[in-house]
Amino acid sequence: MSNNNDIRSAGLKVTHARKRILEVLETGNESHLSADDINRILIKNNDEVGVATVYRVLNQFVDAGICIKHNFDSGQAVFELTPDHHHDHMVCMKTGNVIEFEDEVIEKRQEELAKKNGYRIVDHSLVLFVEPIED
Amino acid sequence: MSNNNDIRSAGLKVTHARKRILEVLETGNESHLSADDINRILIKNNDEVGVATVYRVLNQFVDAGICIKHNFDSGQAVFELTPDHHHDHMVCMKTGNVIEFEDEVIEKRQEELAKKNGYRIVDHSLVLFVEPIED
DNA sequence: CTCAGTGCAAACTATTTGCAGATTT
DNA sequence: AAATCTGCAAATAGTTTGCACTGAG
Repeated sequence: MSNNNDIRSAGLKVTHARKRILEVLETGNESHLSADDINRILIKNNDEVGVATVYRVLNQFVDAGICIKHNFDSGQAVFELTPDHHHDHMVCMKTGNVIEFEDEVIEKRQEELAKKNGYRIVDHSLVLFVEPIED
Repeated sequence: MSNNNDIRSAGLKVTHARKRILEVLETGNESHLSADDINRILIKNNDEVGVATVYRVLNQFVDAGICIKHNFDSGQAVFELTPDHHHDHMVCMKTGNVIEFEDEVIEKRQEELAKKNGYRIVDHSLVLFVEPIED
């Protein structure tokens, strides 16, 4: 029931819709889901709550820090549970596969570059669009 | 008249709309413009061509490699002339200011990470969302 | 019981497309 | 003249919002 605590401690009521959406985020094999993906999964599970609610809840989750939102590229935003440690993404253009990675060197370098310009990093987004080497 | 050649060599006819849009991209003090920004500027210049045309032409320019499109963040995509050498972006959350930067170390690191995973980088996007240090 | 949450449908924003008339080559 | 291009308005995709009803605390 750790889920429910996450929801509760965000000052949100523990409702059916929120529990189910959080479950989908926790359970899926694919950890980067669009609002529509989530809606579709809920329908398949006979737990439909409507797109409006999915969007509303996801945004509340983002505000609460429960999940984060990525605007990788084309069209839809995707959401993932806030990871324990930060990571970046590689998106395969062939398969759509998303690979997570982290790299100390890049992270540190970014901080330095921001500071050099008089800024502090609030957030950042690094996405590599890649293709399998053999093509 | 190098503009016109850019357009022509992309296999596109050199039309009023295309010339004006290319001019705006070349001239503006702000080099990262949304379709709407461009439309607004064209209206101000009494060169309105309509949003549909702006979008269509921008997409053709992107396909032709004349400009590139960024999905920085919220809402609208922004376009800039294809730069001579690649660079990444820092977006100030306070002022909306866009700072360009480049860093060899990060670039090299990205290649290595992709290769390590069996991929080749087709493209990448690195955006730092920053705030001025004093707040 | 009260206030937050839901779900529908309608609204909105960014972008694309069909089509008839205008332009470029 | 032929083929491409334009610009309007209508269509589409993704997301948000108003509102009357429902459900959590």
